Amino acid sequence: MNDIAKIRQFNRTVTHHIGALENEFLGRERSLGASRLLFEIGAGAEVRVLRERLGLDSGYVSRLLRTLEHQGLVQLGSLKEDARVRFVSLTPKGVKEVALLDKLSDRGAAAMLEPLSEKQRASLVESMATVERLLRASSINLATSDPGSRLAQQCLTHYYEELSERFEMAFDPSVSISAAPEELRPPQGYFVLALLQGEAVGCGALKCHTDFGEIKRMWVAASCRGMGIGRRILAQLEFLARERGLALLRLETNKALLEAQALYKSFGYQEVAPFSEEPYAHHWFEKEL
Amino acid sequence: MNDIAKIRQFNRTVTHHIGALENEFLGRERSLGASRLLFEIGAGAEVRVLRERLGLDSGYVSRLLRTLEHQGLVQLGSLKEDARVRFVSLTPKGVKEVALLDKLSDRGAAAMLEPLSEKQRASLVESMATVERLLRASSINLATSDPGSRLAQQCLTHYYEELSERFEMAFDPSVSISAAPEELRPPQGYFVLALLQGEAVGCGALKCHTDFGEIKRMWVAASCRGMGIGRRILAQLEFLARERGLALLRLETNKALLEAQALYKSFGYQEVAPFSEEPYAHHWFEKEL
DNA sequence: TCATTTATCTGACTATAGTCAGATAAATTT
DNA sequence: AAATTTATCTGACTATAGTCAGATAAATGA
Repeated sequence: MNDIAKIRQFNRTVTHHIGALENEFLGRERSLGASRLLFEIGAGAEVRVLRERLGLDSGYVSRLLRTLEHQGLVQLGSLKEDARVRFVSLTPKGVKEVALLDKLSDRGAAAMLEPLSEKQRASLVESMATVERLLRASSINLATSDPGSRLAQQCLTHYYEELSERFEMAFDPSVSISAAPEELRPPQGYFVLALLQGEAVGCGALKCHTDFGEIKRMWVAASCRGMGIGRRILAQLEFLARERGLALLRLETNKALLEAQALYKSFGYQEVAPFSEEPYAHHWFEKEL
Repeated sequence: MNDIAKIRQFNRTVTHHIGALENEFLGRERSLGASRLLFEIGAGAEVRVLRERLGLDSGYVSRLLRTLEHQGLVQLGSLKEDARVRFVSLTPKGVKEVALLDKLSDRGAAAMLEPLSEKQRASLVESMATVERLLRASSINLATSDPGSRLAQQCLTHYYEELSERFEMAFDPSVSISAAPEELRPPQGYFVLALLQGEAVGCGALKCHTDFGEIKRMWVAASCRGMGIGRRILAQLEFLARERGLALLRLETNKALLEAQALYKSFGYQEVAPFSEEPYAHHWFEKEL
């Protein structure tokens, strides 16, 4: 059996088993769709985020939420900052209901393990984790995005937060060499987002100068590291740079960002003498295209 | 994250991804249910088998099949041996359609691999195979069955066929020490079946004598070996023997059946001098309960 | 200010995926 | 031969899971 056939076999078996479990343990009173939505609300969420995450029609979500509201499980309100955006949160009754669903769902998962031996269980859980990570990785796609878009801004916020955490001092983008939205928008530059089911989980930017390009804002969400996303983003930025006819790429990085340095080295970047006054940089790299 | 949480995370991710793929690549013209049914027919099948395999309502299958018939994809007939049983097979047009679905499904599976690196692909396929095997194993359940039932007879037929293949000579149950249905039915004995989604994938029997029990007809389908099914069947037979108050279990086996011997030894059976005239046996085992 | 965009809601549909209670006919048991 | 069982079919439902075309109101941009 070749790989493709194995994957298809996997798909058949797994959907069958999980579907059976879900029907048995959830989907009792409420429809499966409503249960999933209830789960996804968690500590409260914007409706537009839920919609995107579950990939559902706006009208459909609206109706599902109203049903849940009538059952007294959720309450709907609007954001103060933007009254168009609806925000759902669980009522105390809803919290109790989610806890119950959680327990049932736990029982369903436990039923998968129950007939197996200790060794089989460990092997199952480990392989599941691998499959899950890789499926997530395979569903991530890259998109060139406007650096001012909501998703891009979210990414950059996370990026700055993380730099502040990992650097010895707080990170202040205004002190750092600039990479403002207008510099990362064609034709001055490019901003690449990595999207996982509508959520931004990584980014990277290329700032084009006349005779070289600068790689900026490389970031991957902690939950998605080790999936090769950084590699994909960097490859895409290099592709864009080549397309622009740039012959040289430069970047600078902080000593705390070891994974980033490993990535650059594996892509053939050579460490060079400092070529900028970037206050947060300890290492400077170059690569000829 | 504990094992249960990991399993739930897996379930969420995987159903989401596979569902998306199926919708994209199949379910185009035809409903997903009809596509699955079409797939399952393969080289032709009894309707009752399809129904059980897919876990569908009789009326529902009937209607789905009629739709496929109207589309000229399948033809329905009855078995000669039993005119109640309907038999579906694909028309030439149906064969072509299945081939097309196959291709689309292949493309869907390939789309999962496509964004991954070589290493990731190998790891994904391997882990998928493990998960699949173990999920199948975990959904197998044991049932005490009548040795004359259709499923039991199917098992025994496979068992005899396999013995004939693996022994140096053909296996003829009438020459072997008897284990006829009436001897394996309570109170004289027990017949245990391992069921995987309504299909029998293993069996084992206990023949009770006044002062000892005999383990007979231990068999596991080739497709399901290494899942611990033999262990589970043997454990169940030992449980039944203990419940009957039997203090000793005996069994004999052929030298070609190495896995079986390993199983018995791992359960604490000791090889003893021949205690029977079984012509197909080379090894005799005993265990005190 | 006016046009456009965004987020949501509503009403009117449709398709899918069933369920359930008989009816029917062949096979099997008594 | 009559009663029961088995495999299927049919008609009449129901629930789920959407889709799609506007309508509405807030926010944003020109």
